[in-house]
This record gives sequence, C-alpha cells and structure tokens, in this order.
Amino acid sequence: MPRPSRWPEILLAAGQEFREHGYENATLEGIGARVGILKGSIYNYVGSKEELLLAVVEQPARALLAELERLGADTSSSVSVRLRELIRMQVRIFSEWYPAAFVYLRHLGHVVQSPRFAEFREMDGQYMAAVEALLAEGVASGEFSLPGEPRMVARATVGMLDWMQHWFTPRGEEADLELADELFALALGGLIAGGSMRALARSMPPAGVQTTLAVAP
Amino acid sequence: MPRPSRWPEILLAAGQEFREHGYENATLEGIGARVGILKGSIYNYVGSKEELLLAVVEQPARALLAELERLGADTSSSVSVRLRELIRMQVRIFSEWYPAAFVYLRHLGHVVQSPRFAEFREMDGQYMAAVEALLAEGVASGEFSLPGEPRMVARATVGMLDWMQHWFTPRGEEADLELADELFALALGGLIAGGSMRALARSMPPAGVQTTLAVAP
Amino acid sequence: MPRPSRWPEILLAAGQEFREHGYENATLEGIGARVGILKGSIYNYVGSKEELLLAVVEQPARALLAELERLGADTSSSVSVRLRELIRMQVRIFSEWYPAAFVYLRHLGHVVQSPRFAEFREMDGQYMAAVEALLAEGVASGEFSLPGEPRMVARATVGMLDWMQHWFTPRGEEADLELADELFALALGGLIAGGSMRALARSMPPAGVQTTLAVAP
Amino acid sequence: MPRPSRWPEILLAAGQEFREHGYENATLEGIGARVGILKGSIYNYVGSKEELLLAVVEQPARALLAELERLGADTSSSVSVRLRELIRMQVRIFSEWYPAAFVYLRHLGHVVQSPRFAEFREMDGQYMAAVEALLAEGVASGEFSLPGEPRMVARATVGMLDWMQHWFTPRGEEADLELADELFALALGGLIAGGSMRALARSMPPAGVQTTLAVAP
DNA sequence: AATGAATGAGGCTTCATTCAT
DNA sequence: TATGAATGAAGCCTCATTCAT
Repeated sequence: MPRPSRWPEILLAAGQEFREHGYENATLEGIGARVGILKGSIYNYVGSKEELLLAVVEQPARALLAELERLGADTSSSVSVRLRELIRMQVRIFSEWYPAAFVYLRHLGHVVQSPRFAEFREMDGQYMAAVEALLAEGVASGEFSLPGEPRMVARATVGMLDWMQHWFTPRGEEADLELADELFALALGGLIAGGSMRALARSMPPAGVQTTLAVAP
Repeated sequence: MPRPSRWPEILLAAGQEFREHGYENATLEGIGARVGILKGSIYNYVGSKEELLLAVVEQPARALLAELERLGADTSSSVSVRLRELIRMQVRIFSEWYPAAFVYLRHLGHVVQSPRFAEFREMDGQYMAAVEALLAEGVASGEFSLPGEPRMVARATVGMLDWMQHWFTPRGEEADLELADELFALALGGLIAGGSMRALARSMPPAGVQTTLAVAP
Repeated sequence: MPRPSRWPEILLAAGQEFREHGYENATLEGIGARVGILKGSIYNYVGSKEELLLAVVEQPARALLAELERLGADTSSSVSVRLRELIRMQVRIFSEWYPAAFVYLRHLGHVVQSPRFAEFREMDGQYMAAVEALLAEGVASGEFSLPGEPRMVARATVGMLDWMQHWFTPRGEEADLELADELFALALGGLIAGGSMRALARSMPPAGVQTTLAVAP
Repeated sequence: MPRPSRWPEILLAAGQEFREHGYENATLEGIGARVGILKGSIYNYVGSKEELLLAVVEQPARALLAELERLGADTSSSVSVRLRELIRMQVRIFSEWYPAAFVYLRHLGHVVQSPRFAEFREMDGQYMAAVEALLAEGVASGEFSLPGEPRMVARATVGMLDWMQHWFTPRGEEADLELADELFALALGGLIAGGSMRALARSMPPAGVQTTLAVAP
C-alpha cells in the first residue's frame, strides 16, 4: 500500500474531529482512528495537538487573509459592491474550507495566540476594522445610513456571518452564491435604511398594544 | 465570621470561569480558588462539574424561556413591535445574567442534553421556529419583504444577536436599551427592504469596477 | 424530642450498613442518614470509622469469647455434647447479634489488628485450636474417626458454620435451635464416620462409570 | 529488552493485590508497582479497575462453569462419585487458579452484576441448585440420609468448601487431591449418617453432664 | 512510518475528619 | 448535640506526549 504520506488524511480527520467535538474534547486517538493509525503515529507528522489545530486552520486562515487583502486593494468599486464581495468571499471560504474554516472561527481565540500565527495575531482586529471602515465610508459617501456607531453595526454584521458555523453546510457553488447574496441583501437593507428605522422605532408603540406599522416598504 | 452559605459565590465564580476559559478548560480548582475554598469543598454544594454548569445556566435559561412565552402571548402587537421586544428581551437577559447567559449560549449543546433540562431540550428549536414564524407573519401582512427564505433570514438575525457574546458587556439599563433598539433598527431595515435589495443586487456591477450605487436612502 | 443518646441507634445503623455494603463501601453519611443525622455528628459519639466498626463488633465478639470460655470450662460433658453446645452457641450468637456478628466474621482480619482488641487478637487462633483439640480428644477417646488431620477437619467444620453469613437469617429461638442441631448432626456424621468413608472413597470407581455404592446407611 | 506485553503480569499482580487487600482496598498504584509500571499505564490494557477485576476472575469462573457442565453431563456415576468429583473439581480449580479463584469467590456479588458476566448471573444459584438436587437424588436412591432439608445441607456443604479461601494454599497435585478426598469423606459421613445422628442428638444429655456417647463407629 | 507501551501531569470525585457555631 | 462547611488526602481515569523497535 504505497501511501506516500497520510498528512492530508490526518489534516482532514483532525478538522472533522475538531469540528465535531471541539478542540478540547477531540482526542488524538479519535483522529488517528479516522485515518486508521494509532495516536502516537500522528507525531510523525506534527509536533503537538496544538500544532495540528494550527495546521488545520492555517489554510482557511491564509485564504481569508489573502482575500481580505485583495478586497482592500479594490478602491474602484462602490462600498456596496465591496461589501457584497466581502460576504461572497466569506461564504466561499466557509464552503471551500469546510469544516476547517469553522474550526478556525470557533477557536479563533486559541489560534490567535500562537507565535506561529503572528501574522494572524491582529488579523481579526484588522478584519473588524476593515468592515468598520467600509461602513464608515458608506456613511460618508451617503450610501449608508446606519442606526448606530459603525463599530457596533460592523460587529452585528460580522456576527451574522460568523454565526453561520451553526447552520451552514455547503450546497454547491451556485446555491452558496445565492445564499451569500441574500445575506448581502439583508445586511444592505439594514445599512441603508437603518438610520430611518432607528428614528421610526422611537415612535413605535409599546408592546402589548395593537397598532399598524406605518412603514412604506 | 458569618458564612451564610457560599453557594451564590460559587455560582458566580463558576460562571466567570466558564465564561473565561470555557467549560472544558475551566477547573474546579480555579473556581474554588476564586471563592477561597478547595476544589473538594465545592461538592458540598453540587454533585458534579456538569451539574455546576447546569446550575450556572439554569437561571438565564429559565428567564429566556419565560420571556419567550410572555412574548408568544402577545398577539395584539404588530410584527415589528414584537420583534423589537424580542431583541430588547435578549439584550436585557444578556445584561441581567451576565456572564451566565453567554455561558448558556456557548454550551447550549451540552446543556440541552441533560435530563434535568428536558424542558429546554427543544427550546432552541422552538425559539428558531418562533422567530421564523414571526418573519413569515410579517411577510404575509406585507410589513416585511425578505431577501430569502424566512428560515435563513431568521438564522441570520438570531446569529447577529447570539454573536453578541463575543463583544457585548453590559453598560447600564439605558445604554443597553439603546443598543437593543439600534440592533432592531438594523435588522428591521433588512427585513423591510431586503426584498428590494435582493433585486437591486442582481444589477450591481462586478467588483473591481467603479460605480455609483443608485439607491435612494 | 428527648433523645438522651442516639448511640444505640447509631450502632444499629452502622451494623446494618457494614453488613449491607461492607466496611470499606459503607459511608458515615449513609449511617448518619439511617439515624437522621449528618455524618459529622457521628463524631460526637465515636472517634473514627474504625472505632465504630470495633464498637459494632465488640458485643458479639465478647459474647463469643465468654461462651467459649464457658464451654472450655465444661470438662464433664462428652466431646459430642460439647461440640453440640459449640454449634448451638454459634448459631445463637449469630441470631442474637444479627447482623453485627456477621460483620465481625466478615471483617475479622481488620478487627483483630486493633490494639483495643488485644484480647481478641488471638481469639481466632484459640478458637480454631479449641475446636481442633476437641476433635483430637474425640479421636483419642474413640468417639471420632476423622478422615484427615484434626486441623483440617476443624477448619472445614468451622467453615461450614462461618459461611452461614451468606444464607442465615434468624427465624426464632426454636427454629434456630433446630437448625443448629441439624448442622451438628451433619458434622457429627462426618466426624464419626469420616475415617471409614476415607477408606471407602479409595475404592470408589472413577467418574463416568456406572456403579452402585455399597454403603449400608 | 523484549516486552511481549505485560498483560499477564498485570493480571497476576492484580489477582494478588485483590486477594491480599480485597478489591476495594487494592489500588491501581499498588498493582502497577508490582509490575513496575505507573498506575496510568494499566489503562493501556483495561478500561477500568472493575474490568480488571472481571478479567482476573474470568478464567477461574469460566473453568468452574465448564467443569460444572461436565459434571452435570455425567449421568452414569453414582451420587457419591459425582459428589466426590464435584469436590475434587473445586479444589483443583482453587489450586490451578490460585489466588484468582478466591478473588472470584470473595467478590462474587460484585462480579455477578456485570453485564459482561450475564452468563454467570445465575450460575451461583444454579450451582447451589445442582448440589441440592444431587443430595436429593441421594436421598431418593437411599444412598444418603440427611439430617435436614437438602437445601440447608447443600449450603453447609458448599460453605465448607468456599470457606477454604481462608486457609487453603496449593500444595501440589497429589496433596490437593488427597485433601479433596478427605473433605469428601468428611462430607459423605454427614450425608450418609446425618439422619441417624439427628435422631441420636435428641437423646443426648444436656451440657455440663458427664456422659458416654453410645455410638458405634 | 507505524506500533505498542509507557510516562506524567492534571482533573474529577469521594470521604473520613475537623471545627466554629 | 447537631449542623454546615471546610479540609486534605487519596483514588480513578484521561490524554498528550515520548520512545524503542
């Protein structure tokens, strides 16, 4: 059985175990079992369980970083288009690097502390900052009307996307793109109309009282 | 030295440790240390680490369930007002039961398997179903125009809220209410305008091309 | 509730717990629960779990010792009669001190090491020696014809009695006396006819071959 | 250093520790120390302390069961011969599986509750029933004359054998066989003459009175 | 590269025991 | 006397990690 290297299999198995049980509950024995080797043998490929987590997470993380830089370089598109791209990109990465990308998301805190991930150390912050800046730019350009601080809105928007780990599974390129654009539309509606809605909300009646919402769609 | 039971202290300490390190990384020794007792002493109050998790989580979980039932009973308000109440309610619970409510959210899967939590077993599903139904009702009444299936939109909306565990800390009743209403406005914008945005998105240019978004705010 | 002292209740409860679970599995909490007090309260009555075992066991042990001395003093009866008395005595003690006497038997090894039980330290050996001597005396007097060394026969006979902890429960004075005498008869048969039987056994056919045992009953 | 699995050593060590201290007092540390490994290492071979007990006990238990079935199949021998075989068999197993067989006997209650020992669940009862039936058969055929109910006599006889755990150590095949046959002779005497002895006992004088036992040997 | 076996640290849990009230 | 609470030691068990083969 010429198996030049089981590294890819191990990586895959680790990703699945980490996804299924979480990093702390996953065991090297379980990962080995998926591949058909004993736990000790894994150390022929990687130095520690933590390194294995990093290895699993590295590819989606690099992909994300690369895409982010690519998006940042696009100064010619409108804010909305760039946001659409951002969301499409995230969904694409979730899909392409499934389930590793979700492992990354779930254990972001752990990963980000590794010296080896110096480059990612502040990526999360940069990511948030980028979204925030994008929103602010939208406000400045008049495209957006936010219901609150850009930082808060950015967090809410990113949360919507990151929470996908709890319900998303890839369904094909087309369907995933469709989904991304629906999410984009949902977000965009809030970003564009949020300001008005905030004003409107102030005039809404308290709960428990029948009323008709006088909003023109 | 009056020692009227350290149970509340233990519960608090456990909530903090679980929040800080996660259930699996938290140790009884650490929890005991916060209170100033040895790990073994904790067993005077609770039968196992898992029971401790359940105890920490029980109050916010019950609060959530109670509020949910209260909201479900309100048939007189408009869909928008009910959604506003839902979001306010969540933020209020996050705030009142901080950080226990986030422990609950983070370890929902674990908690929900306990026999003791039989009543909560399907709460999560019911919660999602309730939000979904609310959105569908809004569509039927013409209040909402969603960019996709109600289920998907419900998930995205709930995700926005649940992700708050990664950035929210209570800042006082007033500020929290303000935040809740901003989140509501953000969501409402997407729910009302999402359908149009979806149509609009189709006509947006691809990335990398300068354009002006022709949207009237 | 005037409870001048719960010591007797505790002793009883301890005996039951020790009998039911064995000394090492019994817990002070369980004993306390039977009485309706907490485990810590037991230390108002006794210094340690081990002392509690000794206390439980002391009365049957002293009774046994006393009876043994009484029997030893009887030089006027025949060997058979003295053996009958020995067996009756044991059964009576098992019955009167039930279940404490069985706790004693089960944990003899533990008990006998206690300094406080110096007097009992070698009682077990003396007991065996007494039985052995009785049998030897029977041989010398011609009453008995043993199938082997007196020591071995003594051990077998005592084993028959001590094993009663696994099946005996008191059924009233009369029935217990009846039982004792049946056991005595069984033993006596072996002691009287054992020698002949040993000879006979030599001439028995091997197993698996049909034969008729030519023994006149 | 060839290390062809230490499982046998562990099994042996466990048997000795269980024999010496009893299951509940034995520690994995002690067992490991006998083998020269740490307690944790034992879990490379077995899943729990209880499983270790079962493993220790399994072989003698299976041996006993097999022998019992073998004996049950022998319908051609006389009752006495079959009883002789039963006793020889027991002694042989005590000797061959020393000390594991005694561990089995001592912790029968514990062992028999294991799902893994479903087949042995009722063995103990069957064993008693078999002895009882054998005795009853002897009565019916006129070979035996018991001093009481077959059940009681069976219990006493079995007790004689099972109590051997407190004094027996193997002394070689020949000596053990000799011992078995002496025990058999002792038992047989009681079984054959027990009835007469019971009658005789009624007419014996009370203790404390000199008398001559008028029994022809 | 894989195995079998061992290590060692650490965590959960139990429980006899102590002690202030 | 009884309680509630705490201690401390010890035991079982898990698991990442190491290593000779």
